[in-house]
Amino acid sequence: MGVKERRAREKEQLQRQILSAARELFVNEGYEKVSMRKVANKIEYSPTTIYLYFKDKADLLDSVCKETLLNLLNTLEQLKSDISDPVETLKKSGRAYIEFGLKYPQDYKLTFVIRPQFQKGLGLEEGSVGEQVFNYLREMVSECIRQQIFRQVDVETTGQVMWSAVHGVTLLLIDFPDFPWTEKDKLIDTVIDTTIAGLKA
Amino acid sequence: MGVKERRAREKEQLQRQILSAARELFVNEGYEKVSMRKVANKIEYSPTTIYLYFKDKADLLDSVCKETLLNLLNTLEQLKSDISDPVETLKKSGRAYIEFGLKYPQDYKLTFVIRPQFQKGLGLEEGSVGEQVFNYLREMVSECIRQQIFRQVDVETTGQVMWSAVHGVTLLLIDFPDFPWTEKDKLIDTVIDTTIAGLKA
DNA sequence: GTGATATAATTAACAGTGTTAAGTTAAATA
DNA sequence: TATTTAACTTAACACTGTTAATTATATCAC
Repeated sequence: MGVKERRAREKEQLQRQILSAARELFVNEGYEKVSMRKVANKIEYSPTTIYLYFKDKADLLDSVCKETLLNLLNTLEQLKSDISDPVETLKKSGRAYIEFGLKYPQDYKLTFVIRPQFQKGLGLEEGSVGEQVFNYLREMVSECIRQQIFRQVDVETTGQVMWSAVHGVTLLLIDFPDFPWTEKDKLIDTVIDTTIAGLKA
Repeated sequence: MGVKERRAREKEQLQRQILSAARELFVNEGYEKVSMRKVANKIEYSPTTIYLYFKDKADLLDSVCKETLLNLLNTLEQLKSDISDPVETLKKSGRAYIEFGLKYPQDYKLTFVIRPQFQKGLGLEEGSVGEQVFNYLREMVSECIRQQIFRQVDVETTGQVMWSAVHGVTLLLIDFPDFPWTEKDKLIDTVIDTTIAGLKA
């Protein structure tokens, strides 16, 4: 009775194929400029086949974003090794977050700016990958507060301030590449250092 | 020979009419969901008439954004009265900036996130309104540094850090309205205060 | 192996999109 | 009044996301 399983496997494979084709196109040409027909062409299926695997275009975007968040989470998780120096870990995490955004600018915008416009459900609900990313940040910040390095402001607010800073600089660098920014790495470091300095006791 | 002038006036009036129809639709339904036909319907002209006044849809967006930047600039300009306490003025300006974004969220996103996707020319070029907005920020920051309240980091970097923080929190609040944010005003104040604290000597 | 059944994939179509070229109307000039 | 010029519209093209109806294909029971 392995037939059903093989079929399921094949379905899953095609679903993944669609997803990676969509991601590639979204990232290279932008969500709006990619049509279902383009995605279909890339995988050599008819356009309507996609609808057997995804509800609609927004659902396709949704899945792509979920993957992106997983990648971001993995990137971050690899940094929280030593808890002895939580500030240094937080700095590293901030840098990693921003650099992730700059490395995959379209993915980042898709996830944190475009998607919210189409999918009101935000992707930060309980149990979601998005929530796990913010949980990671919470942990970092929490440790800084516990060790009394940061002011005793509540963890939530502190985390949100940190997020604002990194989110802001990431998007500005992505969206206005021609603006006369300070040298990129210096700007990133200054944003992180300034915010952390402001949070310190 | 007042005929030519009257005609020019009429043209200008229709242009403004188109613009305000477009703004209203963009703001209420989102740039992507607004069609040229919808704009045309609203002003009771045929769709192609718009093309006599604007190069294309992106150009229409461009003009809407330029207006938004002008509004933002006006809002800010009204605050720089007293230079005696530059930090307080900077705080006020930051709050005003964020609140402008939250009051007209679609306008803000249109200008600072959507537009860059379509118009590579960024709208922050020399002489543009966008540049004037950043110049305003530069002035504020510059005064803080001159009075040795801020660390002697260069004005550019300091301004960009400030911008990152306010831009970040503005967009997060707009895009993820369902996230369990700290009470809005508290978050805004904390973002501004933290950043400024981090910039201080 | 043959016929029935379920499932996967396709074709055709609908109502809508941005935009262009050609045609029409109306007003100002001579 | 006839002609020129500007403003505006109609018709069309090549697309878009998506649905319903249809065809092909592979699995099952006999």
